[in-house]
Amino acid sequence: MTEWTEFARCQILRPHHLLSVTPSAPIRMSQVRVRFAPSPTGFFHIGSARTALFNWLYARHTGGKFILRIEDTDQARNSEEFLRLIYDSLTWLGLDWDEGPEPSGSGDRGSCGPYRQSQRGAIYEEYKRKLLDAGRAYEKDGAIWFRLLGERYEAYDDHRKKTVTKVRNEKVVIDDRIRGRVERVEDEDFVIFRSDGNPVFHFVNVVDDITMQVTHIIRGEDHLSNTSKHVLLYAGFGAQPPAFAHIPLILKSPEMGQGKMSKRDQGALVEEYRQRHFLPEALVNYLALLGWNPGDDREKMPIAEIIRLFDLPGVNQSNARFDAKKLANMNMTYLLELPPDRFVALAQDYLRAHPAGAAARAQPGYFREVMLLAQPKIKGIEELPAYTAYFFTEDYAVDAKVKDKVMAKGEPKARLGELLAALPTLDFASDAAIEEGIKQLAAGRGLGFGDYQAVTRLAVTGTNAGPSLTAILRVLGAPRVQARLERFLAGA
RNA sequence: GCCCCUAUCGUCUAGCGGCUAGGACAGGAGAUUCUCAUUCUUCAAACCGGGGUUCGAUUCCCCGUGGGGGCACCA
Repeated sequence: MTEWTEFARCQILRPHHLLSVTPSAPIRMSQVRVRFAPSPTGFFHIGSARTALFNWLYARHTGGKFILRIEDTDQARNSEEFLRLIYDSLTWLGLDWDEGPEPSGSGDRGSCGPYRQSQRGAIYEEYKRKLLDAGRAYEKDGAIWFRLLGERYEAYDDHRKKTVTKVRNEKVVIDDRIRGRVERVEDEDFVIFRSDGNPVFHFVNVVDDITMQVTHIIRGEDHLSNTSKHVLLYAGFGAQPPAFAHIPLILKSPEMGQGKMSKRDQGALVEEYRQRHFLPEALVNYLALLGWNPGDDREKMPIAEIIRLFDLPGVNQSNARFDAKKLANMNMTYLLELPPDRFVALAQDYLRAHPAGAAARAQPGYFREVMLLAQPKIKGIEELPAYTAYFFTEDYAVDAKVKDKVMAKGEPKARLGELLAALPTLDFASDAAIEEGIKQLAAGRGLGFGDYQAVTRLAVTGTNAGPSLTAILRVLGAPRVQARLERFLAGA
């Protein structure tokens, strides 16, 4: 019996954990199992989100399992807050995991747990033992090193400025599903347990992927150089390595500078989009297009379609630059198509989180009407407060520039006076009725609707941009319109 | 310094030996709607360089160059 088949079920491997979890059906060897393995040491990065997304898409495309593993071995930098953020961000994006910790903190889902590395110490000890017993690891300076096979020699390392022991070693061949055949020489023993007793990333990563039966490792290209170490570790354990797929990195946009996107870059954090009330489906759609395409010209696609079309060979090999404008455009197109109920709920949520005076306290029916007037006009939710301010207060600002421009043309004050006088006879029942009324008023003087439009809009909204004037008048209602016109005329 | 990956409009990309090199975002100019936004039309915009292979290279190979990543008792 090889090690590999021994690992066929996590239950066999780790019988003592069977006590705390419900045994699941045996894992079919043919089933795709992918994992996303973030460490809770910082905010949730857009690059991490895309790595999670590609893994999730592949799992959903193949009918496999998406595993969430928390790499929290760095006690110094871990925080429960960041862990929470991982759960919340994935959930917000709609990337549900089949196995992994329960966000509630009440145990795990899946039978290959625990899924937090901080709880897997016993497993790492067990695997360290295997290597030690097999002579593939040794102790030096209090740390445990993985032993490479081959002839040793001394060499000066120019980067580290010291002499190191090298090993003459065969090239490690990585058959990458995205990059093809990649060869790399690993020619130094490396630490797998630090002298403080803690295992290092390479070790826990491989042990976890073996014990969690991961079949495909989809991760950022920054890990490509690590992969030779990982392949060697797999061999050291007598395990067959999974398929690797290294996806391109997300780089800063040209305005942001050079290099890969870092957490300090504007727009790099998923949290930011959540706070700005971007639509998660828009962000997901945009992210999917960064490094992948469906093979034709389509860009806006429902998630089911992305799942259907997504596959590893379709992933690009070169890095992609982040484009905030394209994301914003994607978000707008999703916003325009959002069902009214969802838009109103989103608006409510946003205005509650971003105090906008009376808007949050408005009557639900009135609030809804105003928001639905704004929906087809705005490019992002954050425009909402300014765009709808005058609906919720009589103390709205008047744009001086717009005023200068509008008042300079024709006889705006006369038009306003005429409209004010006609107001009592104007039918506010519908947009069409209001339009008809103003047109009649205009026609009587040989004028058109346009002669009243700009100045009336200025008077009742203080600006020149907004929903159709007739809709504004109708929603505001005759009394408020009258008050605003009177006040404006008095001030002008 | 060494190792690995990579290279089509400003950006995301299509192209898988023969194309007027296509689409999208952003930008310019128009049109439409009562303003604005949307929408529509339209313009400008790219095969990094040099060698090969081939009847023919954006496409295949090599070398440069550019870009990116990695070289820890970080993950």
